[in-house]
Amino acid sequence: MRPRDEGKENAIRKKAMELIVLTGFDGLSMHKLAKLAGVSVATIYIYYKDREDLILSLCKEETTRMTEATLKGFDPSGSFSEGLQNQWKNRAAFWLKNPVEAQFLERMRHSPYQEKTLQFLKKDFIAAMQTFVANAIKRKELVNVPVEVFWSIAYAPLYQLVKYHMDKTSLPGSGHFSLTSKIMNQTFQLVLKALSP
Amino acid sequence: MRPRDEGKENAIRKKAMELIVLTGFDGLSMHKLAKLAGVSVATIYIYYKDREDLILSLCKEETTRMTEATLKGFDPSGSFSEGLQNQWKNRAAFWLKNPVEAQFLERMRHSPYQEKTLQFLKKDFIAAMQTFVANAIKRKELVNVPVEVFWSIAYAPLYQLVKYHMDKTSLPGSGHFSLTSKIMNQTFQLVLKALSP
DNA sequence: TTTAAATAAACGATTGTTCATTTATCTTTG
DNA sequence: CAAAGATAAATGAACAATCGTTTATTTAAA
Repeated sequence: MRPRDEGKENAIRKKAMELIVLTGFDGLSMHKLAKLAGVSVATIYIYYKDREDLILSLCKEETTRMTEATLKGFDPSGSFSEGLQNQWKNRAAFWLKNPVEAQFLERMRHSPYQEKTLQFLKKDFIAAMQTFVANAIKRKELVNVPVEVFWSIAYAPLYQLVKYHMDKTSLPGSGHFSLTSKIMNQTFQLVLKALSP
Repeated sequence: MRPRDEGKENAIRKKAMELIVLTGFDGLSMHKLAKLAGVSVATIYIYYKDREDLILSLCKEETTRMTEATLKGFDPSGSFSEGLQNQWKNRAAFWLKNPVEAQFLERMRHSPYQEKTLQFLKKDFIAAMQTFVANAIKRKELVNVPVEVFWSIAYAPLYQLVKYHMDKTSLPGSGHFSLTSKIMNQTFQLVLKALSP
């Protein structure tokens, strides 16, 4: 039997994410994708049931890659400040190394698929994060607030900074914003101040 | 001459935003929109040059409404904590009163149109915000950081909280999150702590 | 009567998906 | 070791449906 050409599947996935990032879900048509990936339209349907299956499959794999990168060197039972800084560095590094994949995930988070994106988070990732927060509160290294309040302060500023970095113009009036490690550390210290009891 | 039926234009705008929020830009087709708004397809082209013109026109008007609501009772030369709290309350109130319009703007901010959304910010709004920040730094009520760092800490957490509020499930494991004024104040105090010198 | 709003119908292009056919590799046979 | 057969990958062509947009015509108010 003829084996699958992994190069074709990779091309499909790569070009699909590029299309979504560049032109939105609007711009992802199966014919355009096939042409860009250098395959026949029908080939895509060997690998994926339909258009939605393709999109969700991309989301699942990239979410896994993202969360695995996030947990690199992360110790949920370690100190809060070290753990949070580790998270920031890992997430920022993943973004800057994989801009297309990361932007694709952001598009998913702000699309009608948003609900379905959460289900791809692995249980061990969720467990690690819950342990991390619970430990930090118990040790009084972190203010005791609802988990949504914690997440919104702990990570939203980082995501916004990265978004500014990726955009051509971050804010009206200012030019291009470049996210240096100095600026990231500066922001991190402020966030740490907010979250410390 | 026959006058324009404002009811038709309003229906078109309202249903267009609903379609985009509910089904994404993918789901906004001119035929579907016409049927939903109860008009002929060609009628839409009396009011808008093409599909993109419609979308950008919606963005322009809603951005204006949003920023005007944001500036209600806001004094750029007033104290930093009062001004920021005023901003938070105004933005949150606008979101909760206009969920469809606000979600539409969020969709725009995370779409390929993202670049174009900034150009709709009125100059007086930008000026007011710049004055506000400059004053606060001069009076040593606000840490002296790049404007992107300020924005990411000052507003991103609020936007994330509101997003949690609108979503059916905010975080894996927890149920529905409801943004109460108590939780908003709690978060605001932490943000204020981060931004105070 | 004049004028622009509003419409139904139609345009070619593109949409997501399927199907009959060909191609390339592995296995079996001689 | 080579030829034939088996099997799924890969394809080009085609499908009806829908896409954004235009045109010729009708409608309603000034």
